[in-house]
Amino acid sequence: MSSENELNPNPTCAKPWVDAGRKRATAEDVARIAGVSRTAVSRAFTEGAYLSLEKRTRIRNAAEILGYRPNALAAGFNSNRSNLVAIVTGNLNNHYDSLVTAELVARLNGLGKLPVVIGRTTDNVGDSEVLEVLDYPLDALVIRAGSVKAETVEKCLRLQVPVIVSGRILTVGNVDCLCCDNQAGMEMAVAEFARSGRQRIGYLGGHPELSAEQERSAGFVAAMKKRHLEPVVMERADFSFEGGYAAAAKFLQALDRPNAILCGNDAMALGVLNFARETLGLDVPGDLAIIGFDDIELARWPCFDLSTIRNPIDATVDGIVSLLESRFADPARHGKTIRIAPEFIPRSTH
Amino acid sequence: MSSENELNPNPTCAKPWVDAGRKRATAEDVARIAGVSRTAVSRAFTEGAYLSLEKRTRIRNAAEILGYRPNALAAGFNSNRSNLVAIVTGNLNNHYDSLVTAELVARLNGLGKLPVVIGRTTDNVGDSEVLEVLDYPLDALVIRAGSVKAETVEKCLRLQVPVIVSGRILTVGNVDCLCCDNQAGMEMAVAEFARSGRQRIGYLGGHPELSAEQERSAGFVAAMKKRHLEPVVMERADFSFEGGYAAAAKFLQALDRPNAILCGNDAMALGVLNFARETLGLDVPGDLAIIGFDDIELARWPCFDLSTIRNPIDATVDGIVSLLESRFADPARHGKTIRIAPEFIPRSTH
DNA sequence: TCAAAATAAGCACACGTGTGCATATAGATC
DNA sequence: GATCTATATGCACACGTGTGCTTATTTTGA
Repeated sequence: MSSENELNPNPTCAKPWVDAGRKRATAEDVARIAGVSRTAVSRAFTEGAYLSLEKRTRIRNAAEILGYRPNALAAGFNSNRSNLVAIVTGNLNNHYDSLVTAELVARLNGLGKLPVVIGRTTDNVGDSEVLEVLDYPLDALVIRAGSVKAETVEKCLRLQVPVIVSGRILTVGNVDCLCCDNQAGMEMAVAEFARSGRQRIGYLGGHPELSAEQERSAGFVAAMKKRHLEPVVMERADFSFEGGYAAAAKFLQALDRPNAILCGNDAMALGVLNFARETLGLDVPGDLAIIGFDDIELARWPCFDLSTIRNPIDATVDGIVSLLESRFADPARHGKTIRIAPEFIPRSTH
Repeated sequence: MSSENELNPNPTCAKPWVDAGRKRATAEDVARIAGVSRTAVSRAFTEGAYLSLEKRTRIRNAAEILGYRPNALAAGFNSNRSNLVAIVTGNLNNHYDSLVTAELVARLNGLGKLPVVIGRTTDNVGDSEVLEVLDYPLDALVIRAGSVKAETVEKCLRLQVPVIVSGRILTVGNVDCLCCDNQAGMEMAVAEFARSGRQRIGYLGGHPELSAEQERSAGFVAAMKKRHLEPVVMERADFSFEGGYAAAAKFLQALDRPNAILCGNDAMALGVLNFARETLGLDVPGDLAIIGFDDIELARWPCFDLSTIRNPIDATVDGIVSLLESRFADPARHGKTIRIAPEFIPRSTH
């Protein structure tokens, strides 16, 4: 780069037809070709600006020749809007988290925002990665990873970046929150087990540091207590199919096997279902009733047909988008909290 | 340590993020507080710049108080690097495409790039959405959607945006390409069917406009011809589980049922498997052998244990990243093409 | 003690765009 | 003809940063 400057000390006088391929064309280039001022070029791409038709077409032709498009980043530089919206995802190896992210990405695309995804396929995103993206002037930050610390969220707010936390309720600053009513969901599931007379009910949860898990396990315990029932199993896995499979290998081969198991998400429920049917040859739901959480696409597959608590993706993404839009409209408004209502989806495993 | 008001954040006291002046702190603000020039602030955050230790610590303290971080977008404005890398994904409802995108996102995060995802969960991304993101000065554009036109790719190149096409070979400009050797993969699968003496072999493909599908169906036809075999079934679906399930409902209930079916991807193969076993009660692989393509995670689940052709995600993402890095190092180099070698994964459905 | 070298710090520019303000031209109204 | 309005165009600034160039200060070397 320095050698380039030495060879060509006056870049503005460089032959544009020789090295025009080196850099993106600017409004200045178009102005030179079209024989107008740079301002006119800017106006040619601004709806409703005063510009004679003749000039406008001349400029647009020149722009077409040079392959010019206004640099949106430079434009947003003034208006203090980058259109960048960062999404800190949960584990992208998880079907549910992955699909929520995908839907949100699609919606943001439609809104003319650039969704910048921060995520992992192995574990959850660390706080340092969140801080790194804050070097950029984000229009907003959507946090779905349940592991991000409240302290990190405060740093975002200090940088004047609106934060929306999804999947957990956070009481920091003007943060918008959105979360499934996990407790209500677990209550529904336990009620179903109780209705069909299941007595030996167990629970298989996920990572205890994730707030969704904390709410769900607490909801399960509360629902059991309400009915004077004692959990037969309180196990933990990692929210994955393999984790559920491995956990089932333990608690389904114990002496006092549960006859109903409530899982913290569908992936683990499918792991349990698979081990119970294929490996142990159990009858589901005869010997063992299973209820999951989320209602991922796989739960609907005929080979599984898993009863579950739906954590509706469309309502979640709708909520996030509406929070975003109202935040853009009024950056100083108080933080809102939206609770998403879960729904029991009866299928054939309970 | 010297800042007495920030080290004691009392929640009931004045919250700095509320009244901190509506805008992100700039180097100018820090300079004013620290009593130095703006240049000094810039140097305080530049490794190896001449700056006395005393000033450096003073500036960093002031920055800490104001919650200042250098605006990476403004900085990149000069160096002509935005660190934005757009990823045009395939259908994000597809497990394979979704996971490739996720892995790529994770890798780009590690490289300090901002992955901007353009994608849908219903169909494939349209060309207009690709053109929209070109308003931004991208460091690179990774195209995985098989539906993007070559003409659109040319427009990217005119804007000096390096393009990497994954999943298809494109012979336009200095474009880097990366694609699984689909033909070799199909040859492996047909060879397996032939080895075990299957005679009535069928094929279930996906959207015919996707180039991956074109290569795979052509590969299948070529492999059959080579062995003087005539396909019993040539069907199409939409690369989804439901599509495979519905297609199986047709060709598995015909009079001359195939005894081996090769599918364009794993999702459809699982749909076929499910219909064959659950609905028709067929023995797989006794009555019907099934081989898929991709080797998604589900294929490994014990309840499926699907034989398939692995389209390795790690090698694919490694390849994309290496193409990206060498392109950053030498923007003018000729386009490269990388072929990813598939691998037959024998499991229990063939 | 003096020159040369090393360090420290600031001014001013470049990056690409939109837009407020001022100015110029043409047409219309009185 | 004079005044007013609508249209048309350009100048200059702001946005936030890194850095080349210049100048001031300190340290080193003989």
